[in-house]
Amino acid sequence: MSAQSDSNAETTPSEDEVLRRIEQAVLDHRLAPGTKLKEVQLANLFGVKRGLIRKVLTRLAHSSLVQQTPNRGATVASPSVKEGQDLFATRRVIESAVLETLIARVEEKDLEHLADMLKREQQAYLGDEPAQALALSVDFHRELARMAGNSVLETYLNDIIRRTPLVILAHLGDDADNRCRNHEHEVIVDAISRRDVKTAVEVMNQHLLQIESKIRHKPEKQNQGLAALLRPEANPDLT
Amino acid sequence: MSAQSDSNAETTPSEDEVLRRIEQAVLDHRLAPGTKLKEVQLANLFGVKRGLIRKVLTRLAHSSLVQQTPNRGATVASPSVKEGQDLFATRRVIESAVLETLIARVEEKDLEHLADMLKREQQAYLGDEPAQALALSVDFHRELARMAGNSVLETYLNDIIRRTPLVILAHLGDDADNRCRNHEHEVIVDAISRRDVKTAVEVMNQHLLQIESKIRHKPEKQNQGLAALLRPEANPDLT
DNA sequence: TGATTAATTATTGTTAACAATATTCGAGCT
DNA sequence: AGCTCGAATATTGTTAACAATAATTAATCA
Repeated sequence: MSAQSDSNAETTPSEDEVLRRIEQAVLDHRLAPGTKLKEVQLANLFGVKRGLIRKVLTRLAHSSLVQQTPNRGATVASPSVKEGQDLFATRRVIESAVLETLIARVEEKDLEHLADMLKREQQAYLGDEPAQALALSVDFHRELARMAGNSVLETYLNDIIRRTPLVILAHLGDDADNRCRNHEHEVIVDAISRRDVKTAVEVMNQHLLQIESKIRHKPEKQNQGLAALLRPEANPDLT
Repeated sequence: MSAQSDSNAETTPSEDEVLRRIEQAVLDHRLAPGTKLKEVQLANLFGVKRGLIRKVLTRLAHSSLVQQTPNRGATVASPSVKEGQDLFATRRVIESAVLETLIARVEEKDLEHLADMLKREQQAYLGDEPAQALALSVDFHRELARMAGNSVLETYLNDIIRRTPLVILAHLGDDADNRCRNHEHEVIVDAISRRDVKTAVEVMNQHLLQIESKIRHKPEKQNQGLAALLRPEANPDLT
């Protein structure tokens, strides 16, 4: 009955590994908001010591994916509608600033890189690989921030991006279409290549508002026990 | 020789207390950038267990005030000039967004509250209480964010404000005039009361650029041992 | 039954001892 | 001296046992 019983070795996962797996489980909403995350249970599940779980939970709490209450442990966070709105409002601010910064310094090879990303993203859509398409679509936003070259802006945007799926899921029963419209990304890149800040920002804000519009009512949908953590992830790559 | 030898009780400080005192020491640059922060030494200094110090250092690392390297401990952070510039650029973005948000929803009692804050700030300046004036001047910015009502923006601004003094100190040998010009705060409040976003943002950006202009060269100024932590703080309030 | 409280169990929080890793110091050498 | 290597020391990292707290159950009474 131990967690150690697979065909191949199955080395004990690192702290980052555990973090990633719990985070992914939350974002795939295999763990619903409000689910209690008990330390010993998680430790057994992953075959690691409780101390490590403890550190991971603290880190997750810091990125607002879990909520920690003194002496009462951790639960998957249930962001309020207000928090979701604040998050999106801030995202518009940050992404606008990213575009403005980027356009002021963008070079030819950056544009080529963006074009390349767009192409791969589109291929994933057309090739009917939604998981891959979603990942690439998120990467697009991250990449803009990276290219803009402001590390603080980049950190904040990454924080927001990390929190976004939970905010959407928490107010949407199911994960209806979290991904971006590829077309809008194209229009944004076009505006960037023309150094047209105004259009780029406008389209980006439209784009984000369109995503935000999915946040509506409350869920009251509860957990299903956290053995779901052991289920293979969306794309079961055990590389 | 123990740390427990004062006249009155001197209860063992809480985690937050220790955090606050180390942070304050960094910001008062009683601990210079680069200073090694050894766990046992700190634990003895504060009369707490090493585990608590460990948690505190991790928290400080998260707000970029200390740098942690695996197996090699923690040092007071030495932010680069680039990081300082990114921080200020982001701050302009955030504060502008705060003003825009705030002006869209500001009410009469908010304006009264701001007027009141301005008055107290001015009194501190005139009364020749620079420490108090600085604190109030920082509070002004925090308060604008709080009143704007976007918790994400508020969190980010607080993060930036927390990091700002170190960035300035690290590139300025000494802490020359970190505080804001009270006059500019007045102009900003005036613009807010007229719902004049454009002016408010312009003045704020000028205001921030003026502070940023103080960042210049590198320091290479090293620590003096961390017993400085035990020195009473700027304002020795032992309430 | 339903409410209240005590006893039991489960869970989180802390710590002291140990392990692993880095740093320092010095001997021996060229 | 300056260098290399290895032992000794110092420092950080982990863990198992314990303590403190919360949640659950059982017992009692109205």
